[in-house]
Amino acid sequence: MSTRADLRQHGGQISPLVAQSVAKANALAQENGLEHVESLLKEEAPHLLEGRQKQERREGLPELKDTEGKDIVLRFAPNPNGPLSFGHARGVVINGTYAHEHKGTLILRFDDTDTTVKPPMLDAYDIIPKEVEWLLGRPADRIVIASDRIPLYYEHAERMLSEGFGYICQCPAEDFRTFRETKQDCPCRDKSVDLNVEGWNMMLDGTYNPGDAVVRVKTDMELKNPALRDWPALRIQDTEKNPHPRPGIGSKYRVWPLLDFQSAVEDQLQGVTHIVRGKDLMDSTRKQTLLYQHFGWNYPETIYWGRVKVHEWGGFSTSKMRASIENGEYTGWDDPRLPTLQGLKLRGIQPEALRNFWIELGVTQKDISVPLATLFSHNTKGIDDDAPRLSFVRSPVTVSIHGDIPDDIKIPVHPNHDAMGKRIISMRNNQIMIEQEDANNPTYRLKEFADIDEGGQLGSISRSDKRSIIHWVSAESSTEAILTLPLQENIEHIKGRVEHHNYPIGTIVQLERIGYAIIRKDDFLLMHE
RNA sequence: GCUCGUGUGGUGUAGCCAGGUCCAUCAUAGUGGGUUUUCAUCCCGCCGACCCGGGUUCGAAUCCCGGCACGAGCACCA
Repeated sequence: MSTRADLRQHGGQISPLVAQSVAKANALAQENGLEHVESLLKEEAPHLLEGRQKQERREGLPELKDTEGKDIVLRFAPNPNGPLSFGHARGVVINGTYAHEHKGTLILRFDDTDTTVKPPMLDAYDIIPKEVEWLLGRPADRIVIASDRIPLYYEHAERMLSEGFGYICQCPAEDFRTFRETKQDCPCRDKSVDLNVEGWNMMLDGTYNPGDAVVRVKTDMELKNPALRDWPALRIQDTEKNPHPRPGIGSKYRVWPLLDFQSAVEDQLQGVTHIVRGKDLMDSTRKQTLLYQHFGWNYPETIYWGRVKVHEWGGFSTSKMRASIENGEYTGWDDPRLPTLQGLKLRGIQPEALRNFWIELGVTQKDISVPLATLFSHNTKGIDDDAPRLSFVRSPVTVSIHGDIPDDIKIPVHPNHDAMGKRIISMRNNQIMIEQEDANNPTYRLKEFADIDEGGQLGSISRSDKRSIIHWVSAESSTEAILTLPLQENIEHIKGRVEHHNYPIGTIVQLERIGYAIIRKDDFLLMHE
C-alpha cells in the first residue's frame, strides 16, 4: 500500500481482503511449514521475499553514524580522582566496543584539570589503565593525560585571544551570572586584543589571583540557552595551596583549562571522530560546537546515554566513596559492598558479564534504574559451567546415622560435567551435619547419597519417595568455615561446615542450595544466587 | 524561572528517522511445568506494555500540535 498511491483511497475495502489472504497464507504455513510458503512465493512472486528485515531485532549497539572512510577514534575520559566504578564501566564498554567493532582506536584520557574541587588521586593513573584492560580484555590503544598537555591548551587559548573570539573577564562570578541571565554584555567583552593578551599574561605570571580573572569564549549573550552564553574556558587555581598530585606538575601551572575547553581542544588534537557520553553533557557538546566553529573545526559525531541507577546501590559518587573509605566505613576501594570495579571483581563478577550487561542496556537517553539481578544473571551464565559444587552447611546440626553405611561415597564435582571428576566423602564415623532448618523434618534424603528415616536410620540408597533432598556434610570430611554475605549496609558472617576441598583462593564455587561463592583466605564470599 | 532531553509490560530493550501481517521483539524478574539425587544449570509454557488528549491519513507505537510526568544543564567541578 505504501507503494501504490492509487489504491490508498480504497484502503477500507482492501484491508479486509489483505487480512483474508494473510490468514490463508498463515494456515498454509501452519499445515505445510513455512518453507512451503516460501517456495510458493519464490515461484509466484519472488520480489516479495526481498528486503523484509525491517522489523528484525537489532543486535548489539546501534550503528555509529558517519563512519565511512574514517579511522574511528573514541575516547573514555574519566577524572582520575579514584578507581573506576560500575558507572564508569559503561563508558569503557560502549566506547571500547565501538572502537573494536570499527577496528578503530580507544583513547583513555585523564581529565585531571582540577586540583581543588575534585583533586586527582595519584594511584588512579596506574590503577585505571589496568581496570580498563581487565574489563575489555585488552588495553586502551592510547593514554592521554591532560595535565601533561597544558602548553597545548595555552596555545589554543592564545589563538582564541589573538583572533578575537576569547577574552579575559575580570567580573566576579556573581556579576557574570547576572549578565548571563539578563543577556547583557559583560564590560570585559569589548576589550582589545592587546588588552586581552596583557590580561592573559597577568593570569599566567601571578598578578591575578584565583577568581580575579578567567578566559571566556565569546559566543553570543542573546543565545536562547543561557548555559552557552560566553562560557568560561580557563581559570586560575591556587596550586601552591592545592598542588597537582603528579610529580613534575605539582605547582607548575596556575592557569588551568576547564573541562569544556580542554576536552574540546584535545578531541581535535587526537582526531576523535565519535563521542559517546552522558546526556548531562549535552550542553557541553553545544558549547564545544561553538568553539569548534570559531576554530574552523568539525565537531565529532556525538551520542548520549541517560542516567543509570542501580536499585540496590542508589547514588554513589567517587568523592563520597573516597570519604567513606577514609573514615573507615568501608575497608577500601575493593570493599565488596562498593560499586567499584575492584569491589565487583572481588565479588566474582566477570568482565564479560559487565560487558554484556552494558551492551544490552545500549545507549538510550532514558534515565533508568536497573536491578542487580540482571547483572548477576549475565554472570551466572559465565561461571556455572566452571564452578565446582561444594556443600556448605549453615548452623550445622550433627546427626548420627546408623545402618549399613559405606566407608566412602563418591559425588560428582559438577552435575553436568563428568570430566570434572568426583568428590570422595569419608563416612567412617557415621556422623553427618545438616542445616538446622532441614533438621526439623523427621525424614529427608541426603543429596547424592541415601534416604534417612526417623532416628537417623539409613533408608533406601536409591530414591524411594518424594521426601525433600537436602545438602549435608560428613563430620569427618568437613571443616569449620565462614560464609560472608556482603549486604548493602553491613557484612554478615555465618558460621558453618564446608566439605574438604583443595581449591585455591579465588576459585568460584557453587555452594549447593545457597549460591555462587568465591573462596578467600579465611572465608567464602557469597556472590549471588 | 530559563534551556535542553526522555516517556513501549515489574525492570530493561527492539521497532519510531523512511506510517501498513506491530492482534508490538528480546532479555530479566515473576509464575507453571519438564530434565536433574541443589531452591543451581538447561529446556518448554504463561503472565504482562506503546504517558494522556487532539490532529494528519484509508491506516499512527511510528508524523504534527498541546498537556502531563520524569531527568539534566544554567559551576572560575568533571
